[in-house]
Amino acid sequence: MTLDRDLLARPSVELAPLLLGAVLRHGGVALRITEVEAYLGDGADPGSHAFRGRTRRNATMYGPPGHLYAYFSYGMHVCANIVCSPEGSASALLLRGGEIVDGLAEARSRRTTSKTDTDLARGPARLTIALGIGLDDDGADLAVPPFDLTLPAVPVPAVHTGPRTGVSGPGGGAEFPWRFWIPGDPTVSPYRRHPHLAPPGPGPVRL
DNA sequence: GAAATGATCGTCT
DNA sequence: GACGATCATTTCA
Repeated sequence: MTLDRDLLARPSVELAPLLLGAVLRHGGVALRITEVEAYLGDGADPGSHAFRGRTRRNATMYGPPGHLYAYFSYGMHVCANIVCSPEGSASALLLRGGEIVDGLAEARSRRTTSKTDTDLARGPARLTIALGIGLDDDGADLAVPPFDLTLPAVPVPAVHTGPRTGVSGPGGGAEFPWRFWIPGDPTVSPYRRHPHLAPPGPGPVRL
């Protein structure tokens, strides 16, 4: 099945529910995507890397859709996005969780800290490790080897949405339900309040 | 089970 | 020079 580039050129928020259930192959492992987060550009999304315009790091987000945007974060993690929207417009989908459907042995060997198979790709950084994706893969075309992306023949029957993680309060983009997942799937990462949010109550007063 | 914390470095201000 | 689209471990209940 060839990759439908017209479909991928749609804005991330429209594409997100259609991408759930898609299978991404790389490094001898096949992953069925169960959870994504949508990010926009052009100053519309304060939580996006592209909020302040084009920089060296986010250049891939402005490129053609169907490519991989990989970035380094927290000094030790790599996160993978699928670039969407037409070239010149920054928009991407962060892969947050998935189910390993092939190459289980490979995935296990890369993720030795996982105790169960559902933990192999539950979380953005875990997912990239399980697939063997690194910063070197930034900008790669997902339709050509060593990558392969297969969209689902029929959309998943149900999709749940909610607020994104890692995005701060009102005006910061948290009010938009731009996190999409397949309800009930064990490989969806647990919702966690972001630690950088202000603690409840008046809090300690420092002199 | 839930919450707090250290690790660690590329990127932007 | 500060921070971040996180993870694994430790600590407390």
